[in-house]
Amino acid sequence: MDIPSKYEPNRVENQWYDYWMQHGYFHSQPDEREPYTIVIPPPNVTGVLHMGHMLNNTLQDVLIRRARMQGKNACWVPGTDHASIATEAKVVAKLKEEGIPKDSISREDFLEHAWDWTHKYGGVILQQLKKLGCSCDWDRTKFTMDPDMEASVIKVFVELFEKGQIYRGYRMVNWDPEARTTLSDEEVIYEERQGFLYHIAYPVEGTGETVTIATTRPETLLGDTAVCVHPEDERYFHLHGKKVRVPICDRVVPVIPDPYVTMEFGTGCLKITPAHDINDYELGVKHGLDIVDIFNPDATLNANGLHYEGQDRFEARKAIVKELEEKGYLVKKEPYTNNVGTSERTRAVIEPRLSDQWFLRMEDLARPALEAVLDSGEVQLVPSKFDNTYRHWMENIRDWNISRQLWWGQRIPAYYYGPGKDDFAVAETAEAALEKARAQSGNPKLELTDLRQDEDVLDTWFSSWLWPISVFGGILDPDNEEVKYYYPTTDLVTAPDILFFWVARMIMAGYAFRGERPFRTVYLTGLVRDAQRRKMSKSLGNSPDALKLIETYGADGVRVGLLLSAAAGNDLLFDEGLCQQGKNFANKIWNAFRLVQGWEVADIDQPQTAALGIKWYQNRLAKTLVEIEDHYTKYRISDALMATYRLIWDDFCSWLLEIAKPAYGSPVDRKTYDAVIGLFEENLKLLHPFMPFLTEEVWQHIRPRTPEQALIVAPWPKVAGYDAEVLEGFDTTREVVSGIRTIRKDKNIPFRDAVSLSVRDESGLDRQWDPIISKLSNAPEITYSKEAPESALSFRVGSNEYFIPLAGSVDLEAEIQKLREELEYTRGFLASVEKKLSNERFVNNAPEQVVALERKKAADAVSKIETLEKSLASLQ
RNA sequence: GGGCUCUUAGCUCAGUUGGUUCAGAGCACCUGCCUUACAAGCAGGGGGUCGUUGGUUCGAAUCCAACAGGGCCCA
Repeated sequence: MDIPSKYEPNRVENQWYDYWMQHGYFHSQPDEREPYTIVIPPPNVTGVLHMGHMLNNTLQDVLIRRARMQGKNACWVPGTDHASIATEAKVVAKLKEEGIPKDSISREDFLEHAWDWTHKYGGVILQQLKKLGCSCDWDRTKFTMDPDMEASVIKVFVELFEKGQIYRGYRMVNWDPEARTTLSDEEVIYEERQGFLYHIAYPVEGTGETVTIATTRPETLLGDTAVCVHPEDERYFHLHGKKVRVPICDRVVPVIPDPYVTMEFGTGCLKITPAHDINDYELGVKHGLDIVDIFNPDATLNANGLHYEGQDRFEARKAIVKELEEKGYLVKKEPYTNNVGTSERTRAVIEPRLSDQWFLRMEDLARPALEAVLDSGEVQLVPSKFDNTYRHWMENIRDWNISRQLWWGQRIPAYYYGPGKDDFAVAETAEAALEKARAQSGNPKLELTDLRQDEDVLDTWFSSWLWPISVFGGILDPDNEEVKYYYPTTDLVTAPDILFFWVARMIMAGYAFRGERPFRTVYLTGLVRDAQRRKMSKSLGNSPDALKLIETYGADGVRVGLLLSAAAGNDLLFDEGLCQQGKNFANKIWNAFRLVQGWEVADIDQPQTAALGIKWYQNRLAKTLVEIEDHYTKYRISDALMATYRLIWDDFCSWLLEIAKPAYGSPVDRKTYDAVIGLFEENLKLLHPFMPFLTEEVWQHIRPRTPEQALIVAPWPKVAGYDAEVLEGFDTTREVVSGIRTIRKDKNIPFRDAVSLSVRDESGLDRQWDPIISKLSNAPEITYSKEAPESALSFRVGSNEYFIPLAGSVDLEAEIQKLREELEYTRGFLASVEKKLSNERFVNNAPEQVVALERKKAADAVSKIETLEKSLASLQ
């Protein structure tokens, strides 16, 4: 046999991937079959594969491969998104390294650099997915900045604007001073930071006294336009209607009463800085306060910062505290932990900032999306525990800030023609905007050169929320054949941390632009964590190199390793040992194949053992298939894998192959050989979605196949009935074999020494299984007798007793002890069952089946007790 | 601070509308085996008061309440 004894994944994986690609199995086009569609959650175009992607995409590949084998028209659309902030940050950093500051080059030049970067690093991640075995339809690969995708985004923006759902507003936004852009609420991460609570005295005008406020941000006092106290706070009654002077800038501001203030917190007196705090801003609007903005876009102080102009906010804080101290305004400073918003992308501390931004009204969009998940169930979240999280977010939804002060992305199609804030027209092209502008302004002499396009781009999620529609051209051409066929898609697999960013918004877009759900089921995976439960991240350096893992364990090994502990929605503690387990499993199957492949086949009679073993395994397979189908239906992919794993390793390899194996040096009969090969093939089919490479390799080794006969398109096994009696008979057989093995082990009897087995049959055993017992336990003779043999070791299966006579080596006392223990346990068990049965309320209230079951338990226990008593009596 | 969720073997997790000999699986662990597919293997074995305390029920890992301790989301 020239097949190596170890499976070598690296040798075959590329070869089979090429084969699959060559024959176009991954490609889908509309036909009369039922479609099964998945759109990939588009990774960042310049990203690299990490563990989360591997898990996520392995799950998608499992689903898509199974669907393909089920004869559905399986279509998995791959692609990437442009990741506005992340990519722009990378390009800015690269330019900086080359000594080119971003503000020294034009928008056009910058975009050229960004495209260069995208072309250089873009799509690496898609190549990595191929290594993992992902069977995406690569002909359909999409990028959110492709011309048609971009056109879809712009079209949607214009439509929503015309419907009045997009508006421009001067609002407090989350400003990332490092990226110099606004962020949506979802992109802000709150972190506990150790800081100080500063107590600062503000002189009250016209009196000699001061009032003390407490703040964590003393530098913002330069922007203060009021001081606020609780209207019912007796301590401050005398201040109502008074004015105070803000230290350093000497601005005179009013004292306003408002119940917003928490009397117990700090001094009960709050400084109000409408330009730099969302709550202060709202108070400012309510009380008609002035707004004094003290920051530049990079969070250095502007001219309102007086002599601190140009200083960074944190340096200015120190300096201002020092000045306050020197001038006697600082009353005290106490340590204080506060929650600070930071940028998800740059980690910079968010600065609340007032600016003009574009917003999308969410209320109308959210309603159908909420109903789809929580009422009609048209979209199902798996696991359903996410329903509540989803509800909470959707019911408290706020308008979506969709503009970003960046260059990399779709530029907002708003064209300004005049100095006023509302002097703009929104249209898909500049030409169209010009017409509108002429009409709006009443000035027919406007020319293209008079128009200035808005400088901002759209949030990346404003592209991704259209993804399930736009990848099929459904925005630009809503009636095209593709979108009609593939939309709504079937399953979406993604991580729960983008449930709001992306999933919820896709559901909204689905109903808004197609009047239909975008997908049927959302499978939310867990987050991949390391053994210490830390989230895997680049900064921690605790994420293993994906490609190196594949090299070490094989793609199949890694896939199995990831899936083994990946119950939906549960975080997965990644452990390389699991990949090793996957690799071992691959090797196990490989060796099972080597065994069968190495058999010499002859036209001889089929032994009874083999016939029976095969009959059992057929039933076993049928039953397991039912379980597997159930697991898939419930998206319990790791359970489906485990059921397959045990079927193949335990039932097929450890039992069936041992039963069917011919004696050493002897050939196998053709009937057995053909049946075992056939069953092996069924196993490979079930395993293919999990371990595509290994299974295809073995499949093609078994016999030559045409491209139509490749495993990747082989028909998925059909669920069939099974004979429970056969399975029960084998279970008993298995227990008997184990019993004999245990005795052999206890008494150090090697397998090559035959033993004889004597059975006291109390239940009317089906003796057809005896040859299998004989073969697997080297007990050539099985005799039946009502009497226990002299000097024998025994064990019991059900109410039957099995003896292995062993002259001389039997420890009588130990045997008696063992029997007594079993007897005691069984009596106790019987007592508990009888107690139940003698309880009238149980008999009357419990379902008939349950009562019948208890009766059977009692009867079985009684007969077992009889057997045990008889044996004890014969020994004593 | 508000909402949600979880706690079962050394680890990671199953356990369906309360009812099989229900206390499970995989891994890890222990013991014995180089048995002619596989030592990346085979065979056998130990291990849990189901977080705690009460309650409902004929019956609770499962339902309810309180408490203790994790986690997630939001502010």
